[in-house]
Amino acid sequence: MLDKTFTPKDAEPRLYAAWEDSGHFKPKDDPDAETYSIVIPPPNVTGSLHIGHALNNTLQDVLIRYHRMQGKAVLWQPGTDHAGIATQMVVERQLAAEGNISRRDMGRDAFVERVWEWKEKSGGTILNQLRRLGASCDWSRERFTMDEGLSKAVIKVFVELHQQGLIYRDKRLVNWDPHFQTAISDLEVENREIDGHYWRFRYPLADGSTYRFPIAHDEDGNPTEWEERDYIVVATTRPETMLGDTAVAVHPDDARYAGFVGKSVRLPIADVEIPIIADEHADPETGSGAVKITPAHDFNDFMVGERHNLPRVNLFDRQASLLTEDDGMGGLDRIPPELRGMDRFEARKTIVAMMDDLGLLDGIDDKKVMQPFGDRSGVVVEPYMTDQWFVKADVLARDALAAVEDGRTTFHPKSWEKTYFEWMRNIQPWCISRQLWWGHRIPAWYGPSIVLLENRGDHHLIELDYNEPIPFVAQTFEEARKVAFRHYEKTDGIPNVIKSSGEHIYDGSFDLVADRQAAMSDDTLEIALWQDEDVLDTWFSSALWPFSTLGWPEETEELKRFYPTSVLVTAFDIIFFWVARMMMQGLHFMEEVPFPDIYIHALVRDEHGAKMSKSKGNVIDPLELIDEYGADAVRFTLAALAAQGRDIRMSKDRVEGYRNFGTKLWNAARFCQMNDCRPHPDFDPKTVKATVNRWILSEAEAAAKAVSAGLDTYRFNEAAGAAYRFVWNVFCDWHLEFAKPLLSGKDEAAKAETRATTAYVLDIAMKLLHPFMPFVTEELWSQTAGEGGRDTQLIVADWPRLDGLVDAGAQAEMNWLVDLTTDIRRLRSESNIPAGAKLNAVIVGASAETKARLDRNGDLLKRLARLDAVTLGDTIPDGSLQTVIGEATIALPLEGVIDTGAEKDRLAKEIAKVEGEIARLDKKLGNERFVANAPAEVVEGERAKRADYAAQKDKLSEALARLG
RNA sequence: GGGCGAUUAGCUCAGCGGGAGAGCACUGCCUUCACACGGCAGGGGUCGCUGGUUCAAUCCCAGCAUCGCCCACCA
Repeated sequence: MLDKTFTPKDAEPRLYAAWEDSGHFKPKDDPDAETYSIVIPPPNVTGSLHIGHALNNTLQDVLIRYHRMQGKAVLWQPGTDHAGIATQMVVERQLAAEGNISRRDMGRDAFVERVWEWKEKSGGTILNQLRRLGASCDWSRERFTMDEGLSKAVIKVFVELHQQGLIYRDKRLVNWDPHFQTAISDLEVENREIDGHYWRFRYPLADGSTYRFPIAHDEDGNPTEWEERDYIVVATTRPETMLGDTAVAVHPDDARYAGFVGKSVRLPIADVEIPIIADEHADPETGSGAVKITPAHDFNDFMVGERHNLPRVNLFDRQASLLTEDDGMGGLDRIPPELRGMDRFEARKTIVAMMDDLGLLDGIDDKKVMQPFGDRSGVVVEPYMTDQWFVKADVLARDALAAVEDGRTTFHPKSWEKTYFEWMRNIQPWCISRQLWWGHRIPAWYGPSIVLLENRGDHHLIELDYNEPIPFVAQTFEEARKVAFRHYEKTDGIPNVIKSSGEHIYDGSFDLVADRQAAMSDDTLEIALWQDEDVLDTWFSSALWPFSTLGWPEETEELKRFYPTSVLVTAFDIIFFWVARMMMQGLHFMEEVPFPDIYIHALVRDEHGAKMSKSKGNVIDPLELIDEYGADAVRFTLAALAAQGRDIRMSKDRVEGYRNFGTKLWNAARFCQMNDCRPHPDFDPKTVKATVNRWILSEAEAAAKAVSAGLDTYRFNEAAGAAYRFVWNVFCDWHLEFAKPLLSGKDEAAKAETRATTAYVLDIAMKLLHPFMPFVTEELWSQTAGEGGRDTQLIVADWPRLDGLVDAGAQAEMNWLVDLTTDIRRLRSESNIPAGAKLNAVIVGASAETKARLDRNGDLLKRLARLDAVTLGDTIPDGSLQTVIGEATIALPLEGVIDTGAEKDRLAKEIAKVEGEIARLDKKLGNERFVANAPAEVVEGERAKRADYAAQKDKLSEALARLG
């Protein structure tokens, strides 16, 4: 005998272990089976399960379990992401907390080793938490983005893209995170509006000349007042960069400055002359119309600088403090000695004060400004000149764009395609190098460039220039060495060279060594080859996930079977980071989209609709919910709320409600058990005779089809809702009640049929719910087994594919009985008849069909509506409660018991309601254009409704009249 | 500045051209032999506002208002 309730805490670990032991998480071996695969969006190895993961993985598990039950070979590929910055951060913090030496003191190798240790020890947390949720991943295939195999894929992809000219190295402005001292991509920058200022500076004209500048205008914009100026006013939100200005730009059409283009201003403090140039970037409407140009510290200015060939003067070191050493870009000379080494924000204050002292501060305006922050570090990001590796994302985007345009891949809901298109069409070069230690080290080795100093005919005087190194990209050092050899051999003068600083002549022999300190020995010219210090953006490896996890570049069996995957399930916040990049890499390297469907689900938000985050402290912990209500309840809640295109606001009440639903199912099974409803191996649903049984089979078929349809179209909420309504509102509320008299009756044949049917339908209910509530259903499955036990665990049981069980006659009859029962109960309740009181019912004006139905279901009606007797009559007894079902009037004689006044009120209210409906329909049917234009069946339907209401009204009026 | 979405019962949300729905909360009755994590019955909404299309609009279109999100180089 089942307990009264299910105990998730005890059952979940046991059931999960049983599934895993049975091997059902692995794709089945049948080579003929249709395949179905999903790669998990790999959580950060540092992560712990938050509610967003819970939603994401619940939906995936629902799909996986659904398709597994359909007999497919199903692979849910799990794994984690190495999460460069995040992980490095965690370990560094740990080092600091333990009072250990810092990353830099440890050195690269020791630090990386330390991170691996951490990963082995603590990296599996989130995957274990997924197990608690019930995720049926194939854990034997667990992957990590820095696994040997995946790393091989990453390196191969980098090298091939480089060979194809799609990866290149460039010195340009990048988003620089001064905290982590690394470049980050555009996507990792979070723009936030803050209260800032515009500082207006006066840059004196270099030649000391003056001009009249309009300072007031009339309504038409014509100047009315002027002042004499010997300076140009520029504004900035970042005064600390002014020392790097290399021009002042004005608009070519700006009359106010027309005479100044080509002249110069003297840049204060730095004390250098910089030109006034004409460029459309300057907006005459904004500020003074003149704008300072700082090519090394501003993205716009960088472009202006390119157009006008302006020098790029960098001011900052890697921590965004003013330079203390010469970087070869001329910035140091512009920085007064007392400012060198000063932090950027300190420098800002100091420079403003200095300008003020010089009488060159024109004013300060308060203004809201958008400021870029590093999404991980939270510090202000600086545009910074560095050498970095970039992907030509625009080229790769073409195919990825086309694949969605032509429908090879479809977003669900489709509206996200617009977002995808928008970004893909405006895609920028992707900066993929990171100045970190934890990640895939870039497979590029540098050698010095050769500077030919002198051609001496049979030999040359050269110099090795280590400041302008040449990158050699290859999968291994040995490969890079070969490439480098070819390069240097081709370079004029490598054979027969003279070392620049010496007089030794080398006779064509040189060697390449992996040592940056390499130089020359007496008989061999040694050229150093050293590997790039940087690692790749974490998303570079994530982009390969759908094929790298399946073994690529090896042509594995899994790759053949499971690529392309069936669907990607993810939240919209990583469409750009991840989805778009998987599309690009998948198409480029596999020449096939990584997935035909992309299901974008909502973000789980807090009660105010804000994104949940640790820093806001508004996080709902799914593990706590699981502890309290069980995994099934949490899963069902998430699925039921996963309507397309909306945010989900989690509430505990909801979880509790669905926990109760699990209990309801549990007790229905308990009832079946108590009544010997056991699955019968020979049961054929097509042969059942009792109306009740034919009816519940009809309903079961409809429910199974609704659940399947919902899951086939990623409408998880509809699928969950259909299952919920079927189990609670149909099977429990009505079928079990209908079945009770049969189960306790004397007709053994009917009893046996009802037992078998009820058990059969309970099995269907468990199957339909299994993808959503795997634990409680699996537990019940094992505990409700018939004589022969179960052939399989529920996890691999056949998904219900019911057909041909719909019986319209049975449905009509049982719906009639439901209506009749409900109506009588309502009469009782509204007239305050004690629940225990048994009444008689007299049916007046019954048709032959109604009589037959009463004949068949009279006992059932008596039980459900708590009646003593149901009889047919010609007249309505005095003092009856009355209601109308179809053509018949139901009377509950209560002479002397009922409150006539109250009953009159009740009837009058009901009549008014019916009259309202009739009036509405009359208006509609009286409209000629409705009758003429609406489809015939709609018009017919409305007419029929009106007739029903009219008949009902007549009977109710009659009843009222009889009360006097 | 551009784009997307939301506005439906007290709360959280479904529905989306032809009679307004769910969960929770609320009211009344019921410890009826599966279930009080329950049963039965009920109350509660002019579906943000204004126009338009249509025989018919909560649903389609336009505008407005409010809220939210994403993207963007305005100094």
